Amino acid sequence: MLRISKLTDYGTMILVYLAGAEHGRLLPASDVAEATHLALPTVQKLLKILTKNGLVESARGTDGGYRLARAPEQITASEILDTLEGPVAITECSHDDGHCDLEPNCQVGDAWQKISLAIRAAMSDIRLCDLRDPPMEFPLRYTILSKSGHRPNLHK
Amino acid sequence: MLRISKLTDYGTMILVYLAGAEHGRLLPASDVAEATHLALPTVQKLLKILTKNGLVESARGTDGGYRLARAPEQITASEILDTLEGPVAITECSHDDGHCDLEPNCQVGDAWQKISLAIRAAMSDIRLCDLRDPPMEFPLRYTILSKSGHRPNLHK
DNA sequence: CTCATATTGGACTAAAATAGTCCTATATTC
DNA sequence: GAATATAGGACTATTTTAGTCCAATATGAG
Repeated sequence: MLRISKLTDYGTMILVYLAGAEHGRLLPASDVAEATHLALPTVQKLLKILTKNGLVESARGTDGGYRLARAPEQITASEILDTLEGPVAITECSHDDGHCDLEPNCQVGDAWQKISLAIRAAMSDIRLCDLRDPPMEFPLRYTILSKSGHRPNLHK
Repeated sequence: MLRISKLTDYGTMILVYLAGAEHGRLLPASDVAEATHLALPTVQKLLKILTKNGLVESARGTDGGYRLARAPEQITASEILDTLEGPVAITECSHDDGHCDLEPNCQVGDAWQKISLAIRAAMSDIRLCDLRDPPMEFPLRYTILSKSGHRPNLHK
């Protein structure tokens, strides 16, 4: 429970890195890969996801690249997790057609929903800027890990 | 994020069922499987895990079986999840030897730890007895699902 | 003491989710 | 039009999870 996937680790690394970049500056994926020591294809994939979900902005062409769509103070852990792991949703009905035979009696899910809301509230209080203090030095080493303790997907 | 595995679903079903059984009565795995409509081998596996982690007690031999080790009021969601999905631990160092090259500068994990604690606190407030209201009717249908919306592993 | 019942422990296979890579198309600047 | 970068998506490999099964141990009854 509550293990976060490697991709979420990496994605957070990337966001933290972007948060530390010069304001408004567009950074190409290759720069991000180099700075974070993640493999380029993985960084590209993640930046696409982050862009599509509105956490970062992109520009194509020469001098294109990526930057945060908002200030680090305005990006919450909850958003990051929603983007990288899908929305928090632990309660769902078990039938293909989406409704439960015993729906009227079916309140078991309520408690889980409460849990889910509490978790979400806690995560909404953590902002991206909270994740990058102290100010980073590079080469960045990252410490948030998935369950088994991964070795980061090192660049080269 | 925060999806719970099928086994956690099933395990919770089993606990809820045991919570509803006559106090002190030992129920064999086969009874539990029948009542929950889960496949017997899966129920056996889960009961072993639950026993090893102290949530249920067991007795062997004729008239043996399983029962809750404590009253449903004294079992928390947090314990259930720890047992079935492993401890909540989203922060860990990325090196094989367990320590971080930049350890002195490495405070990124602190924020995640805060998140983790908040989540844990929220889950400690939910008790097993909260998960079984209203009183169940059988055949039990279960509604807490993993991410993709599973179909329960039905017994025959 | 032997048979039937049940749990224990662990090995094993199958299925699903995740991670990671790569290719083609599109946009931008010079 | 050439060079640079992102966009979108297909695809493979790896890892994790789910599920099953078997041999060993313990208990109680006859």
